[in-house]
Amino acid sequence: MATGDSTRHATIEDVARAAGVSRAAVSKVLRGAYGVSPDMRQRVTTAIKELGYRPRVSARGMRGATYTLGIEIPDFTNHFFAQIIDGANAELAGTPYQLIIAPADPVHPEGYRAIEALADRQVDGLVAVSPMVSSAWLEDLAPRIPLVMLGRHDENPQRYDTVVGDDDAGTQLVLSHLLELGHRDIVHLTLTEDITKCQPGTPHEIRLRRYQETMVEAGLADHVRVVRAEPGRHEAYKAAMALLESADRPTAIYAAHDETALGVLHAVAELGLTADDVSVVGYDDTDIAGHPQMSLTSVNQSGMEMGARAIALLLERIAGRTSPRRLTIAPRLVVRDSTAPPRQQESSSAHRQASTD
Amino acid sequence: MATGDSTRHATIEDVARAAGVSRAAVSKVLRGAYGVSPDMRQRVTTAIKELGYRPRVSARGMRGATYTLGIEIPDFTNHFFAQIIDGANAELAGTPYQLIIAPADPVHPEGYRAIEALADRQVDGLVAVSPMVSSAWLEDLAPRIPLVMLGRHDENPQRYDTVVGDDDAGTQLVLSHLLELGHRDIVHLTLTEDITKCQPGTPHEIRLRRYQETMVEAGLADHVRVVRAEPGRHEAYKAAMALLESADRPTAIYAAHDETALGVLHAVAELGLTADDVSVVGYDDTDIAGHPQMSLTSVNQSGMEMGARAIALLLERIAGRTSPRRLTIAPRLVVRDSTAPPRQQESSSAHRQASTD
DNA sequence: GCCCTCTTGTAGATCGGTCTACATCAGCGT
DNA sequence: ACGCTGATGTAGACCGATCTACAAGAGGGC
Repeated sequence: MATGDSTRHATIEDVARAAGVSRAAVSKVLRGAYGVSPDMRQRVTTAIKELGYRPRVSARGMRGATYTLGIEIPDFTNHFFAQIIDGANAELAGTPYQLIIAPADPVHPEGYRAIEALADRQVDGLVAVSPMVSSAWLEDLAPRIPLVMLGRHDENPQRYDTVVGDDDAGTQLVLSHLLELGHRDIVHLTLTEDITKCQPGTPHEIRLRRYQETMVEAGLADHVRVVRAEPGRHEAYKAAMALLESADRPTAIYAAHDETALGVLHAVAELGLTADDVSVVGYDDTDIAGHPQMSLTSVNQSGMEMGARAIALLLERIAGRTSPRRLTIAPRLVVRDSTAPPRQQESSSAHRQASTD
Repeated sequence: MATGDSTRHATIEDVARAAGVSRAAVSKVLRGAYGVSPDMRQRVTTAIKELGYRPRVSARGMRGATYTLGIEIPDFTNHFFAQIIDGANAELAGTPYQLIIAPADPVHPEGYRAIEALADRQVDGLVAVSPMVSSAWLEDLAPRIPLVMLGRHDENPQRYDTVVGDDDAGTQLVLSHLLELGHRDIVHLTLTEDITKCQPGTPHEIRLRRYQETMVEAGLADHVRVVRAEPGRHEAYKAAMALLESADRPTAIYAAHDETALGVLHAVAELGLTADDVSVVGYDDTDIAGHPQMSLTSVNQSGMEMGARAIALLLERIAGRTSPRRLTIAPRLVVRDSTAPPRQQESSSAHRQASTD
């Protein structure tokens, strides 16, 4: 029946025959190579259009480039990563490159498998967001394929580039804000240890360390309090519920990122609490954070820009650069309604001044 | 210098030499083909591990399968699509297939380019969410590559499968709910015409038509009111602002999908209105809709399930099925706080009966 | 007229796998 | 002893591009 064998994919051979030239000639036209007369180009172009010919990337990949760049992303439900892809994709508009994205295996979320999958597919360059893979492994991979890593604070990567947010400065902004508001009982809600500790210098680990240091510097060493939760909004919600219903409820929670912060806000809302009871700060300034019904104070580090910059670096590498580069995106605290001065809780008489802003 | 030439990628030839067998033998082991003695398998496996050999997908693709499935997605910032990918990826866990995702070109969002890009890369199967490409074009593509389309209500696709939500029933649920609450001034906020009209039977077009029909059936023909906005939350917000500040503000807005609904809620909140002033309903039941601070009434059609089902159909096709199949996901209305009975309007030039049932 | 260069096009090797066809060999029934 | 069968392994064509090396012809300077 309709096996479609008649519609078999045209090859470069078919085009050559139709145009009355050699395969090599067609290849030249395709690649815009030197040594093509206007006449021949015309004939070949016509034949290509007539046959609906499209070169197969697999065949190209055997010798030349695939004109494909890959991005490995650990989690699609996190909007921050979606922004990164958006930025990358926008940067690629107008170039001959096509972006493909490989999601990390849900069973092995470290990212090795997805990165290898992209490398196996001969992408011309690779961007990855994988805090958990070892830098030695990356150094080993990099000579075979141009590589840009996002969010890795590796000491001195020799063969790959990095684009990072300044998690140190971002955390500083968060804590300055909370301390200025008058908070002392500030909890840091971060992710489970195996995620922050697998490799040194993950964004979450830096945020954690900086939180601890800043608290100590502010003379609040005895107020340092770290709570850990599995990834995901729901896990954050559960952890926050436990925290907020405990005897010594903190007045502020610095969440590892917006995903976590949204879980915290969920708990806050469900318990009928407000920002006057507990302030919440996130990280990433996901678009939903700016929604007036959410109004989450958060650190913006522009995922769009990170994605775009990563692609720019990658294109440089593909063009020949070999010296490693690091780009740091400056963070910016966006203050919204989820943070407020702590309620006066010492004396019962004093009510805090109604300070609306 | 460290050109990394020493770390050159090992080929099947290298493995064969190291194991003292032929290339064909190694290939057999790789594919788990028939005719391999335990002894040879052992030697080959050892050599593979020793050399860190990984087969190149490009080379495989020249003759055999690439073990790659592709998904084309128009927009990453929409969480519903992220859920689809998540579902697809989960379904693929444990199979030898790797999922890769191609985002639509921001300049040409119809999806032709991204779909072609995946086809060019010899994926073994393809899932796409492209309401705007022509079905004739898909029929032409399908014989060359197993194809499953999401959200297409095409009449009788011959060579590809479809997975759809029942947009008709979903819209029915929405309007029944609003009408039962006592609403009559129900506006439908949908997308610009070129998106809903490019191909007949897009989800948004069906939702629109069903809205119109149901209003007429309910005797509210003169209350039919359709507003259109460009895609994106911000455009929806602007349209909603104009609508809510107009003289005859509706009591309810049925938004084309959650992305739009969030823009509406933004406007509602910014104007200091509540669900008592204007009810809002979305579509997709994006995870943020369930957040207590958003609490958006929405139609759930489980993106996770759609993604998973699409992959399941695709695997069937790859296994040999050629008869087309259609799967319909039943929608489910999730009622939350964004909908409420309309406020009793005391006196207006428009005199209508307060029909509280 | 001769050599030299530049342009245009082609032949054929090559990339790294898969797959078909076939050779080899052991065991086995008659 | 003799084919027959089934298991195991190999040789070599093949997939569809790119890329190198080279041939043919056109013009140009002396």
